[in-house]
Amino acid sequence: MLPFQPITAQNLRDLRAICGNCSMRELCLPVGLDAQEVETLDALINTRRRLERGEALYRTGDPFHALYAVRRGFLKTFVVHEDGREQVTGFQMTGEILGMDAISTDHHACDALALEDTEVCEVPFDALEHLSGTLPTLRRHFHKTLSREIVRDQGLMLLLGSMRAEERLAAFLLNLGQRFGDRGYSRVAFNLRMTREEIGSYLGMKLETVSRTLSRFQEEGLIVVQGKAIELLQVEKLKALTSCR
Amino acid sequence: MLPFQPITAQNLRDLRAICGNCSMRELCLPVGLDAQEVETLDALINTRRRLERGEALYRTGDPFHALYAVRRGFLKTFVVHEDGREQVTGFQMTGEILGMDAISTDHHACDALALEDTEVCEVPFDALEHLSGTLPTLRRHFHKTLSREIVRDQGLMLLLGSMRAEERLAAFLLNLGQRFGDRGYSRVAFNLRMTREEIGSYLGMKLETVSRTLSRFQEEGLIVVQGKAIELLQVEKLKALTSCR
DNA sequence: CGCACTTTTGAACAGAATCAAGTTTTGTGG
DNA sequence: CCACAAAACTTGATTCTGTTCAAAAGTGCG
Repeated sequence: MLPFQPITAQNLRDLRAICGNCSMRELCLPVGLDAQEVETLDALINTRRRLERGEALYRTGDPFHALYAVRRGFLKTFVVHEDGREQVTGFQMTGEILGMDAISTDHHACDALALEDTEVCEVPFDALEHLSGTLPTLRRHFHKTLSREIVRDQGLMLLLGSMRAEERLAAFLLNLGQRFGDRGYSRVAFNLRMTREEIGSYLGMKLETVSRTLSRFQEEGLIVVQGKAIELLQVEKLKALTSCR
Repeated sequence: MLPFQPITAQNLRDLRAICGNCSMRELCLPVGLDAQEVETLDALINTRRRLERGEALYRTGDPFHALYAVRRGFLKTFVVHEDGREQVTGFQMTGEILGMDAISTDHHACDALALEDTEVCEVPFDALEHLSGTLPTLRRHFHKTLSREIVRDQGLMLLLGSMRAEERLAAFLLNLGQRFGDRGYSRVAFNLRMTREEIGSYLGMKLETVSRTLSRFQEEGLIVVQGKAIELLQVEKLKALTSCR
């Protein structure tokens, strides 16, 4: 008889962020898992890490050993150019995964920084990769997760390469709203966790342009801005902005 | 005794583009492969597809069933915005992989078009994914391949988001030269396979700006341009361009 | 409560887009 | 293989979007 570690609903939720809807049965019952693998599985979902606002989860060049699923909080990832210019490559919120860029070289290819107090679930990559050999459902989901990141990046390339400042910002606000909505918060009223400068870096524009464009959206009655607080008043018109022209 | 399909050096090279340096032994000898798996492996590397210049390998929305490794030729991938704007997301040459963005949704997320007569090796994804369960080396390499694509996209985001036209073009020429060099051709003299408009789309600028900037590089003695023929005269100065400012 | 950081807004400027015209290259069919 | 039409490229003039520089106002953290 194999040793058995009960998996709580909470743990399972974390695991699913990375592993997808592997069923309890698939994960817990002895579908070819030996004692060591069950232990591995346990380790896979039991390591947490807390970060204070401003603290780095990892830095460019750090050796890679784990992926991270955000449990709560908010982070940004960014690459730093040799001359110091910083390009934000993404903002991550609850349920999203960080670290996938590090698999290729075994070293992190960007910095990840907590924008507010944050807790992540640390998933040792060797264990995950090994386990994915045994569990086809997990493997499949993991591949989809990697692929989804590629698609996300392509969307950002489209935005950076062929949209104007106004369109980029509209797309950004709608995307944020969508993601807050997916997590059970309001789709149209939320607080930005990042500065105008970080938004600008992400969208390929200067902080002044971000500020001006937000002000213009407000004048036109599309949104209400009050510092970090944002309310989207006319979602349809914002959507039209991202596709018109 | 298992049925045995000899694997030629040529086939192995194709397979390695996707699967990495799995040894002959690992691939061909019965390391847990049953008859069906050997057949699968055979299919994995034996399907070719020829494309004429201008022909599509796949289109956005096509159902996903295979990845493609370029054997010879040159392709571009691009996403089309609702209003018709086109963003080139990459140029692929011999040995490079296409189709990884499709894994996430089982449908292709971009178009892939041959820019010259091209031959690709078609790798059925179900088979590859299944086989990756059995062969840890293959699995590892495949994950690295996916991750490398993410890193590549991030590099492009940096370029699109925080470089000026001149820097982008310099980076582009150096990158192309590097890749030709990796394939045994000259690193400093090559023919562009794509139009100024396609370069512009990739780099987030208009074709006129591409043309003007190339002309300026030539005036400054950095390169020689003659239509599609490019020669890089001062690689170091071009490199300096991409990091200065 | 005060200092540092962030944000807003204005004015001048610069880089790239747009519009336009002419030239070269390429591909096709005779 | 040549002629011709279409596509691709170059270059100039003008316009416009977004940057830069600057200063003041707001916000929040210790």
